[in-house]
Amino acid sequence: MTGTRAYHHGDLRRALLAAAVEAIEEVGPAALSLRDLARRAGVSHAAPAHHFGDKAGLLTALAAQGFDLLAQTLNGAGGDLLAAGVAYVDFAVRHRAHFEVMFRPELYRADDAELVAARERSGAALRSGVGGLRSDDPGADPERDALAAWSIVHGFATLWLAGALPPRVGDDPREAARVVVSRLFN
Amino acid sequence: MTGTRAYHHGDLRRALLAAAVEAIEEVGPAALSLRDLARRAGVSHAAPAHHFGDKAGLLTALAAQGFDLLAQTLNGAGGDLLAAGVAYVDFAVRHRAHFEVMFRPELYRADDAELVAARERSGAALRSGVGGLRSDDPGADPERDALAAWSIVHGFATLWLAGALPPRVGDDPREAARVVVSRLFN
DNA sequence: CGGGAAACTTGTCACTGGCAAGATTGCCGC
DNA sequence: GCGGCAATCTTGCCAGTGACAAGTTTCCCG
Repeated sequence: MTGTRAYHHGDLRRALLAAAVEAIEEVGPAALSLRDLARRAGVSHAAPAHHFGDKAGLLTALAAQGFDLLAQTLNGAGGDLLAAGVAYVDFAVRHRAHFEVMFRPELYRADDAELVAARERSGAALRSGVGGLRSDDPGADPERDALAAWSIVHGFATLWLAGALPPRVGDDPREAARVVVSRLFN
Repeated sequence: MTGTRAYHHGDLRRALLAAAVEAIEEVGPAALSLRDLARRAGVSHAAPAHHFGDKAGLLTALAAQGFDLLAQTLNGAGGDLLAAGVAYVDFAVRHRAHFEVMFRPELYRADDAELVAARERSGAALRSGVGGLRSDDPGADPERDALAAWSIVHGFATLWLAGALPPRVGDDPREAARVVVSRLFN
């Protein structure tokens, strides 16, 4: 699906998504303008509508791409839960634009088929990462552990991106995330 | 400060902030329209500018109000860290509009004096809540514990608001938060 | 009661998203 | 090779928005 080959512009769909990433990193998803994306890509103001229908369509595609990237990232992090957690935070920082759109479902069509599939892939990757948790404890609750792990990495990533963390946390998100997440497995 | 007494409209500044809360809960902060707020309050489209200057000014006031509310909420939760964590999540759910704006600094003026003061108040409340953590452990790291606690409650709240959590978590955010947060103090 | 300031209105402009209609280009079958 | 067709993109338009300027109403204080 979505395989759009070269045509007039070259690869406008891809170019628009790339421009969207750039623009969102500069001004945030709220201030995103389709016309600005068109200008960045050197096409007319109505060109984006042809590929994505409307703004929500473009952000839907961006979110789907993001969930896909996240799934790949988590799968590539190995079975170690700590490594997966650090990879999650690292993904949020390195793909800030994608991450910010992904978890703001009011911006896109959350029931889009392609997006649902990609989200399911990243959900599976997340669960498989948590599945590697030691479960020999008598009072272990895998469901609770999974939610706790997801919450702590997601919260840390969100606070980092919002610039809400105190300066003394440092400027290396991977190292800072490793310290905080490891608290979960003292 | 900010004490605007009754005048023509009655209390337009307050009415506009209340309308903003309502509108954000309906359509999210990105789709917020000053003109829509003016219509809701029954005033002309330029009236909001007089009280807040521009859109960022209004959201700055809303964020400051939110940090103030959060500080009160946390201070009212008692010294128990678990109770404070549950209160944090409960605040996010009950004051969704405030919460969503507070942690999106690109929407407002993060260096506004009143806002900085309110944020500092909520930061102090947060730290005092974490201060109640047992520190008799030899390897205890209060800074790390504070970050971990903040991250897990913030992440859980954010995921809850985004509708990203699986249905089996239930529909009671307080109870669900209690289960997840307690994982930090096994 | 007079005058000045605060609160609000009216009018305007540039910009945006979305739609409709048209122009251009690539491509496929014959 | 070429006729036609569909995909791609452009031009033109409209309503809605944020911001600003200028004017009007209302309040308040001496």
